[in-house]
Amino acid sequence: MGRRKVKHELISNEYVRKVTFRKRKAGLLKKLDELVTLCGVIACAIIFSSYDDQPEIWPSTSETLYVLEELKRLPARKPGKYMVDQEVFLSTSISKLNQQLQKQRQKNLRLELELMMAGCMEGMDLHDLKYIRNPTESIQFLEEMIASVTSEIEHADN
Amino acid sequence: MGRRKVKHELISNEYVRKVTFRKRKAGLLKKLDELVTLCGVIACAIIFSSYDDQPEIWPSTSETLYVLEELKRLPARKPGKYMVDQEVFLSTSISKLNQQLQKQRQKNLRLELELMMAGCMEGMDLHDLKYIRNPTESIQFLEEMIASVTSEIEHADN
DNA sequence: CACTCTATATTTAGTTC
DNA sequence: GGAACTAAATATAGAGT
Repeated sequence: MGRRKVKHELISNEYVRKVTFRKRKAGLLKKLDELVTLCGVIACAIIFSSYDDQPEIWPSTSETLYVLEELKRLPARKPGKYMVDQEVFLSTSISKLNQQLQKQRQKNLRLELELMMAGCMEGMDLHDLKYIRNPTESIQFLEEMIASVTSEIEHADN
Repeated sequence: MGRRKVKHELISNEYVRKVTFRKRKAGLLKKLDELVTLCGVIACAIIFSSYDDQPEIWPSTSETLYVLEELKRLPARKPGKYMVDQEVFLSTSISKLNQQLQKQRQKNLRLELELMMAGCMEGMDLHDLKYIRNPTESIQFLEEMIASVTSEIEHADN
């Protein structure tokens, strides 16, 4: 038999669901690769499932870092609005802020870890904790940040 | 004429590229939606392009939060390995950790914001900062976290 | 441009090995 | 349980409006 229509709902049969997941995940990542190549955009996807023992992260870390380096290389800096002296000062302040941020991230990381461990001890499923809890919060965080920055910028412009 | 094959390379014609981007982005997000629904997994995608004035983040914040709530509702808790007393204690400890984590995140957010503002003052392009700097770092951060957790878990098992 | 409209390329559900 | 097969469903390139 050929292909049948499929309802937009959770596939009840566990094996079928697993097979479908593998097929469609591959298809999706291929499409993402095409989008990025054909249109020259930057994109990533993260898929957390109990079928893979690692979350699927696309593109790979190394590719992601490479892209980041490429972007840094063309910084599109505007002719500075401030004096050189002030620029130098701000550079220093930026580097200090960066260091602080790194420390904060470390703290954050440790806390997330602790929290996860505590959850495990309570009898929660480690697999689920590891692969399900983080992604949504991460996106949420990203969105919060973008919203924050946007509103700050709007405020600063007026 | 019907559909033609397309080379796996950047589309040279700018207009064609833009149209292709819009079509394929929509297709990709639909596929992602299907994958998530049919297979009951958690996934997200972020697409940064010069065609959209906002990065495309899927799913939306509200949907993401909804999904998170759904997951909390079916915690798939295993028959506890520990006594009830201990469980209660751990619950409290978890809630405290959660509170700490929230505070850390706030601090982190403020720092990221400050850093970005400083970058802007130095004459860097705001648009680039806002839409390009964060995603990769966010992914990197996520990967670091996963790596950390994984190694901690491996260590704990032995 | 931004839509809609097909003809064809591509994906994939169900089946078979 | 996974890999290959195949027919149907779907996505979409290019044309038309």
